[in-house]
Amino acid sequence: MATEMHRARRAPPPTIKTLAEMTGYSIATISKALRESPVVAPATRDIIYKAAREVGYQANARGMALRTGKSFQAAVLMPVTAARDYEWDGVEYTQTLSGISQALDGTDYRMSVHIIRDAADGAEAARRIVDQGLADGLIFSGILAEDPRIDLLVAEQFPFVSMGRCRKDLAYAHVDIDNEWAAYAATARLIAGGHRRIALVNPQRRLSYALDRIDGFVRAFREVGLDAPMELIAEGDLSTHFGRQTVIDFLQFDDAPTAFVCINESTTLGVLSGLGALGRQVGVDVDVIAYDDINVSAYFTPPVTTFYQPIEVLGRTLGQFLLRRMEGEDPKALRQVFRPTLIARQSDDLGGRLKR
Amino acid sequence: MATEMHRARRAPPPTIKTLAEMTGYSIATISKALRESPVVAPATRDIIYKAAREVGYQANARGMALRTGKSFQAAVLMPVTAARDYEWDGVEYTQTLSGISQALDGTDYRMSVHIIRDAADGAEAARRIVDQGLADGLIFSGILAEDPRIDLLVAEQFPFVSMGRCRKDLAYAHVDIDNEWAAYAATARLIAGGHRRIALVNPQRRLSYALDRIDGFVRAFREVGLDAPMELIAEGDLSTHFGRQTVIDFLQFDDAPTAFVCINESTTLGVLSGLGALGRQVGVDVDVIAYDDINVSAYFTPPVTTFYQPIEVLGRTLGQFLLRRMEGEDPKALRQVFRPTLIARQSDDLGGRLKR
DNA sequence: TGCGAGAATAAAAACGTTTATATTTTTTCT
DNA sequence: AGAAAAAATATAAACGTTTTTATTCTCGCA
Repeated sequence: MATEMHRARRAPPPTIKTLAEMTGYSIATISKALRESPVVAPATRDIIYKAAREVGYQANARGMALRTGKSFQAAVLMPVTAARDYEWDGVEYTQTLSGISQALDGTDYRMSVHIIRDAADGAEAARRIVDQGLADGLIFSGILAEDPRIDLLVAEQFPFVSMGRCRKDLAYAHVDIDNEWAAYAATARLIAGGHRRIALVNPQRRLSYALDRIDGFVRAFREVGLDAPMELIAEGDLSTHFGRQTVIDFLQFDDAPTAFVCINESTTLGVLSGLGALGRQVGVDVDVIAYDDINVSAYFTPPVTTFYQPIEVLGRTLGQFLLRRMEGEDPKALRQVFRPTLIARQSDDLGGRLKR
Repeated sequence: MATEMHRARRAPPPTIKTLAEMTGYSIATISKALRESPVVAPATRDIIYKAAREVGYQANARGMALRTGKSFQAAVLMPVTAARDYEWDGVEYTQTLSGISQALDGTDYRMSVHIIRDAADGAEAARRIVDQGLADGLIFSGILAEDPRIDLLVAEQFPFVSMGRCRKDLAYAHVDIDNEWAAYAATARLIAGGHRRIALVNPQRRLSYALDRIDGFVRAFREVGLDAPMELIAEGDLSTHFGRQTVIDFLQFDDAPTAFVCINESTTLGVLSGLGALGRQVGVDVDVIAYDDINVSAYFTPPVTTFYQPIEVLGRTLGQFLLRRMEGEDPKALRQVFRPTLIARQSDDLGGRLKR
């Protein structure tokens, strides 16, 4: 008997049945009252609420889930590129998750995170989530120019919000950054500063926003009647190592670039690291413009000019849109493209030496 | 009728009942066969498995959850300090999550992430997870010297693994880094390099590992017969801003430190930023030793000496331990303390000028 | 041949909800 | 007052499992 003592099972949590016994109403009435159904009389509703509060009733998520077929989960696909061993990577995702979770706060939805290692993995995860009903809605990023996940989810009418847009003309909810504009503005600023040999450190072309950035890059040159130096577009993963290697490679050219436009904070750090290794000074030998979504560029030495868009805000919007989408709102109404703000921390004209 | 066309409901997924109809066995037998119960005849088990494969049967998680009372969720508390606006922070958590999810891969468990903003928030989240049965197991970090979550979960016998140890002597599963040793070794290295005024950039003292680090810091001095400069222990959040501000503050002292030992990569970046702003050069005016769990210090300019322990490995261990703990394994068997490796990227003796 | 034991399978209940349908109570109107 | 309509509540079934208990079948053996 002493052996049974030590695990003193806690009293089973109150169920709808407990409330039925307490109040004398049937479980159906209890359920309807708690769902705020208009068919139950206000007076009884009050009685039931009081009882619920008294015993600290919490609807059992498993029971609800089984009956309604919903999971009350908002799934997020979180990419972790296994690029090199434990590379600094995807660091902005904590902020994204934070934003999403803020939006979900106070609702019945929980956030479940599915780690994906590449695009194929992501497509498979989406498939599984839909087929097995693992979640009621889905958020994902790293959108490809032709993204099978978007095709799938649109076809299945599964609620989702993508961070980024694909190149197909489909009706789906999304949040994005105006990458075309950001690349355009960065490039144009450097051109105005006198630069002509400008490198674009870019992700792989199958990523939709890689194309957006190339578009902006090209437009900036075309607008002043020049051809964009397509050979200075580096393509790779978004790692620090890639940024560093790109600098080391490009600066060996005869006609080496005098400026770098970077995709994100980790490549920027790599670029700065590469420049440091080669003994080149930012603002003197080379100019660098970064894109940053977690406000870290201010701490680089020297601080670099940055296009900044706090990604937590995007995350929050993603979450809000997903909630509305799960309520059945038209995806066409759920689209937002953010234009980052320019934070000029350098003059980006190599101290005027390039200007004529 | 045309209006009904467009949403062509997909066929409902096969259930255990479908298999019963297909094979002629009862649902009870199907269930037992799929659970590999020894009471069902091997021949019928095979038939049932074949049928299951044929229709692509997937057990409905909601049904299982309701019946068994389990949620098949492994919850992770992810801290996001809302320190300053959108600060670079908690970036290592992506790697932690990646590691945990790797361990969970191939099991029935999914990972749900709960964002917490401070310690009180974390305690509340743990409470909710236990009370509402939101998960079958829990992983969390940011352990306080006296952590209410550990007390709670031990008392409730709820399976969990903590990243870090509290200061109470309780039996619980944990994974940790040997912070005492890391701080000791870093400090000792600097002392050996001739430094005497060494600053420790540390988190708040209520965090258990802050105390561990102070212990190590003090031990290094005591070992050579010196008193540790307690006034050079900075206490704050783990943000980049904090690192930068600490440098700016400390270097105004008459008896300013000649070296900094940093908690993590983001404070290190801040320290380097502060030094850059004051025009001090690492390795010449000041030495810096970092702690790094996402391998980013190699890219700082200049690269700094680092204690490195890839946090993804910790994450994987956390996940493995949690699985075993949820199986009922004794928590005393589930403890591991990692000792980071020293990566010496500088001589850390200010070019020998400090040595006598 | 028939009995009992053991093996294999089936039936039924349960987990906690929601919801369609049925029943009771109250209100309204003539 | 009584019938019809409306409002309020109750009953019962269902969601997909697992598990306890019951039933049937097979086989060895007297």
